[in-house]
Amino acid sequence: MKATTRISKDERRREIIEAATREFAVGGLAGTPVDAIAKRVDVSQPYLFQLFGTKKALFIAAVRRAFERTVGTFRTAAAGAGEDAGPEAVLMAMGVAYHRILDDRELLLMQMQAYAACEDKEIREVVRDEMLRLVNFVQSASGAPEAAIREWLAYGMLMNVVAAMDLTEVDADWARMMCPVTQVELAALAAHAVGKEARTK
Amino acid sequence: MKATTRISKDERRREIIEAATREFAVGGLAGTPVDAIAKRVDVSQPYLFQLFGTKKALFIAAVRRAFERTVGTFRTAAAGAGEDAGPEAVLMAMGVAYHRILDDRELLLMQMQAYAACEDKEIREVVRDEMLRLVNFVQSASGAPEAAIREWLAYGMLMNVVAAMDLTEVDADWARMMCPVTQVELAALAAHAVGKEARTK
DNA sequence: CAGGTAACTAAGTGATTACTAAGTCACAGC
DNA sequence: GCTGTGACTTAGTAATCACTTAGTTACCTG
Repeated sequence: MKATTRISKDERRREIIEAATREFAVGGLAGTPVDAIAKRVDVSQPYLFQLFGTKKALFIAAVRRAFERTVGTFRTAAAGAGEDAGPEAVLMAMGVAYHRILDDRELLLMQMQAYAACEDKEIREVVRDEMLRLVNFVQSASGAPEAAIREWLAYGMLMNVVAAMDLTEVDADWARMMCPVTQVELAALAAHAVGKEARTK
Repeated sequence: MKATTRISKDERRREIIEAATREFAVGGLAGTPVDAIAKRVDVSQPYLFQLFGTKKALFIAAVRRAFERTVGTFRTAAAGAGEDAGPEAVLMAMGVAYHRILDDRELLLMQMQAYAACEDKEIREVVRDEMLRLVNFVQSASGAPEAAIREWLAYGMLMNVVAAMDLTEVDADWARMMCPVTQVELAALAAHAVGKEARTK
């Protein structure tokens, strides 16, 4: 006796993937019971299996979605940087955008869980595939040289770990030191805020 | 009817932690049955519980050991760089040492699993504690400024992800691009190899 | 309003698994 | 050779969980 209204298979699938992301992000593949996801969407658990087949397939769908959303964030950030922005400026804009996701850690944690589950061949191949897409986009959007891209990626991975450890909640020098917000990035953040404020007025 | 010879509690504990690391590194906390670890040491599974109390406690012990071994690697690398080496040289030596662990991915994967399990408060606190130790050591051993340390850490995290995805097995440009071995580091590796060769002759 | 279709569920099932209770067995010291 | 201590095991147990079978119910179409 569920209070849910009936919706199309595809829409329900989307709902479920969203709920799955929330659960998998904190529990990981093995640590999350399918029931928990079903309860979140207020749908019976066998229906999930009807829609996705296996738990792993659902996890993979969530991984793909997380990477897509990440790239989407980068895309809008790159677009916001302007057409004539230099490589560094584009990377910076995307970095700042990524940093802003730290608040809602879901996306970053889901990525960590994806990496952690990579010992499974099928998952590993999906993660590699999505990473390839991500790298390709960042390369073509920024036009930056390999070394710059690599460094940028490295900071991204650092931010994932910072999100996992929830370091923004730690009040200590070493914790603040690890958060990859440079003075320049802070300036960019401020500039963005100012611009937004100006626009809304 | 186990073929094991009896050894002291402490020594058995060490054996178990080592086996646990191997298993947890690929399966994670939730994905690894305690039985698998017990079988590896050829000891009955209840004995693990007698020695560690809970599965999580064993996991935490494995996490601590992994970080200790990592710092140990850095320590010997820093020592090998010489007393009068500059900050950059020390960081470089430690980075190269870390890179060499990529072959036996166990240590790197264990770290990923530790980060992935951070949603558990108890584990999170242990990981933060060990990270603090690591950062402290790197700071005091290298004397490098915060920005340099942060960048160095970022590359370390990138290497963890590279290890998780097993990118050294991928024959593609983007995969090679992501491996944080710069030309300079390669030179250092070569120099090390040459030095070693000279020493053994 | 008949009836088909598509969304969705109730009620299992067997396998796994963290953890326990109650021992047994080897060996050291006397 | 007895006895105590400490390493280690056998044999559970209760709970969880991925996944299935066999439906039922809502809604749309004609």
